[in-house]
Amino acid sequence: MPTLDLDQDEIVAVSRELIAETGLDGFSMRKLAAALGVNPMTIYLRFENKDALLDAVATASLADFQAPTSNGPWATQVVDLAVELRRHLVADRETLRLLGDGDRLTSGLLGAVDRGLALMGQIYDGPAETVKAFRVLFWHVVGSALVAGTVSTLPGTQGGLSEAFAAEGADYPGLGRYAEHFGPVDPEELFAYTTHLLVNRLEADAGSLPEEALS
Amino acid sequence: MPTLDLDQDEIVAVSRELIAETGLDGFSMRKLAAALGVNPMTIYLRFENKDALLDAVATASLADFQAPTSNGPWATQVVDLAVELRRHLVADRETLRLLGDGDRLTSGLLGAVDRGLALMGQIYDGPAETVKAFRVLFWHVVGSALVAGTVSTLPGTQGGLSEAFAAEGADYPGLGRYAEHFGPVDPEELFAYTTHLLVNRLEADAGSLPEEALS
DNA sequence: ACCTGAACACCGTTCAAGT
DNA sequence: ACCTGAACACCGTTCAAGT
Repeated sequence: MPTLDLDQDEIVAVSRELIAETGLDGFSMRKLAAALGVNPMTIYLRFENKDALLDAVATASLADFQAPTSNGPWATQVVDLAVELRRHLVADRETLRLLGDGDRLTSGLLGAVDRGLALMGQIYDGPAETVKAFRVLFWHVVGSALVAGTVSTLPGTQGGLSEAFAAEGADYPGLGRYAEHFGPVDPEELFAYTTHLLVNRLEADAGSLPEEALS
Repeated sequence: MPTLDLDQDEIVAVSRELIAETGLDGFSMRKLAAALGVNPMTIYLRFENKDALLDAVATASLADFQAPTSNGPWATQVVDLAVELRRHLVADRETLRLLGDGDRLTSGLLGAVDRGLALMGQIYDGPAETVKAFRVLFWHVVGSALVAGTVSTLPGTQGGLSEAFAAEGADYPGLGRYAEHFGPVDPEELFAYTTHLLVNRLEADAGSLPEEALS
């Protein structure tokens, strides 16, 4: 591996800057080359293609995450981890869209996975149950982050939904009754609430394993 | 509005076929025009641009959903609705990626929203609590669908993750302990389990409102 | 050994021109 | 009134050519 003026790390760093500025849609190999002051083809000497470069960008973004190690009650520690991980993923929403592979996602977040497993291991005895509980929370966090990254506005934020619901009241009687209560949603608050529900239920389950499955 | 050989509905129908075949990335206005046997520019007489067309595609896909009206225990009806809605969204994962606006998503799924609200209204007294409980479940479903659509493989499906985790055992003691239990995940099963946790917790909450918030 | 320019096969979209 | 061809400003990537 020869010493190079332009190494992979610099290409990734500049790529992340550009993506943060112009979004993933406005990002191109040619613009990246221009920002690097280099011929577009030079990048292909370091990365096989655009996909491989974006892989490296996503990996670098995930590696930035530092799992919080708060003290306090167990449930608070779990919620902290969930909230912080979601915040990190949402902050880098453009690169979150690049994660097309679950293995890459979890292996890129080893610190978070380690911390999450440790917390679940505190209340679950069996390793299978521990991993399952971890997965419930982990994918809940990722799902919520994807919602935040994909769906730019949650219903009601823009206004007008109540009116639309009320107008459909004839066909959908349930809508008319609740239309006026479809006010703005705070995505963070909704996430925190759902997380609390899950954490409380996981905590309760751990105390009384095995519980009868519902279906 | 004159009678036209090529109306919006046909363009949308053919677009959906092409997207189902080649994916969203392989879809272009030029290929669509070729499939329609028409000049690319003719499409622009019906739709302002590609974005407007994709909007119509997403709306049409959502409109296809028929909310199930199963009988049986309350929790089963709720889980049915959640599972069916997720299945519909995942089946059309390419168009799910088009939903960039929460209002469009919910107003495109009025039947599901109506049914969900009706179910939650059965156990919650106040409309605010009913809407909140509905939102917890609705966005949980959308989040899970986005995970399934964005993250093509959940960890372990490909194998190799256990080894990767074990290798990092030195830095992350928790990982080493659970590495061998990171087997394949069935996304549907994980979704069903998480949904059960949420539904059970919502049901319990409804019986004892208001409950003390955790934070 | 390392970098590049020209070229290929695509895009979405504009706009003047055809019938 | 309705449709289209040529053109513009972009893409990712290949490959022969330069130093």
